Amino acid sequence: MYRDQKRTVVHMDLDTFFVSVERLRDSRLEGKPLIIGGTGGRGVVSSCSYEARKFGVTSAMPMRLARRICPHATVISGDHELYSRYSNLVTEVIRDRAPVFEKSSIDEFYLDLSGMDRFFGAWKWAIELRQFVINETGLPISFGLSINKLVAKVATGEAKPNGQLQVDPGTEQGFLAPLPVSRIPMIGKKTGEFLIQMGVRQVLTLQQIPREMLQRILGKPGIQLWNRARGIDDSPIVPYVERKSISTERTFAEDSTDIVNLRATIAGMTERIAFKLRKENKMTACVTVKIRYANFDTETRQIRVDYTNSDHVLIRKALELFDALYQRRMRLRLVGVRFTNLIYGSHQVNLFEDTEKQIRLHQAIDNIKFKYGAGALMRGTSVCTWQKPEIQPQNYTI
DNA sequence: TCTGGGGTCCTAGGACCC
DNA sequence: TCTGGGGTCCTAGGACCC
Repeated sequence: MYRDQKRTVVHMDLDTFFVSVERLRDSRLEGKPLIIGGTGGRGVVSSCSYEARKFGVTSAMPMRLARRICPHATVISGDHELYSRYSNLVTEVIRDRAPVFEKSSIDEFYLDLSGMDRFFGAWKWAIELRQFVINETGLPISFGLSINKLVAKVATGEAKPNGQLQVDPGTEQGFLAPLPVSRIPMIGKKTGEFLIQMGVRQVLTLQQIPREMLQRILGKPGIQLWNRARGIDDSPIVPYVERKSISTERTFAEDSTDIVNLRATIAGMTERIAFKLRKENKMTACVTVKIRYANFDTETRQIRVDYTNSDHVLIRKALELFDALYQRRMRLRLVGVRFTNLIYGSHQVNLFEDTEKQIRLHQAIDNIKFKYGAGALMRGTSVCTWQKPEIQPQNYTI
């Protein structure tokens, strides 16, 4: 493709995805305020219906607050496996028809239609694809069409719910101008508040700030912002995104200082994601442990390791990191474990540490986990004595 | 209103090497 | 003996996204 040739990009986004799936499962939920998210005392909203939004409910809002301002809403904790299955269904419909596409999240896709005639090709084609998705999955979906990913995504946002919108080439800046700055991807809470403090609410105002000034105030991201305000974006559609990390975290119902149980939790979490690693045929070279104190102070510690996916190495490293991290004798509200620097590969037999018997034992355990799920077998050290029976692993220990 | 869990990307400083 | 400069790797923290 020539550098100066305009591209044609479509962004597609399933409308209130989790909510829509729940409504397929139970049509009585249609037309009613519905909130999906953590139902424990410390949960937050992960998705909510437009009926709930009318009352001020937004995603990432503490569930407690959401319930207060919308007390008649139906609240459910959600089923991520089901959502993944529907997401895959939509992906298949798109894969069957689109030449090049990127799946950028569980409910979002970018399609590169460069080369197709924009009006009587791409636009019509995208409308048909959208109808295919709706017909074959029953899920509402919206799309935006433009010359790049940025403007296409903003256009989708304006097309929602259940709509479609094209931004004619050359009109990007004018399209963005009347919108609030928060519509621009990369302007989150912090940047948004900062801009408002500067008196910048509308993209138009942002467009009027000289490039040099934005750079002086915000550094490198300032230049990004200047470009985005004008609808400039040359990021490519990336066909396949390799996973870069595997992680898990857990916020306790009550803050804890119980070292024995904290360590057992870390060990159990490490074991769970190490299994995931092996299931995907991968190894990690970096382990990170995260803790969050009751006052929300958050600390992490990471360490390089030789590529491995074996439980005993990773658990040992994770516990060492935790011991080094947890110095203030203050209550903890969260612990987390993450693996990064992933590569494909399977366990290299360590002749000095692994006896043949041990290796066979590990393989036997994984076979059981593959068959019956990761919770079927846990090490004795990973089973927390204080877990409630209903969330306890299925009571087999070795 | 006290703030989930899974991710990605960026930055800054220090160590280390040549 | 008061101290270069570039490159690269590693660690910790933070912003952002869905």
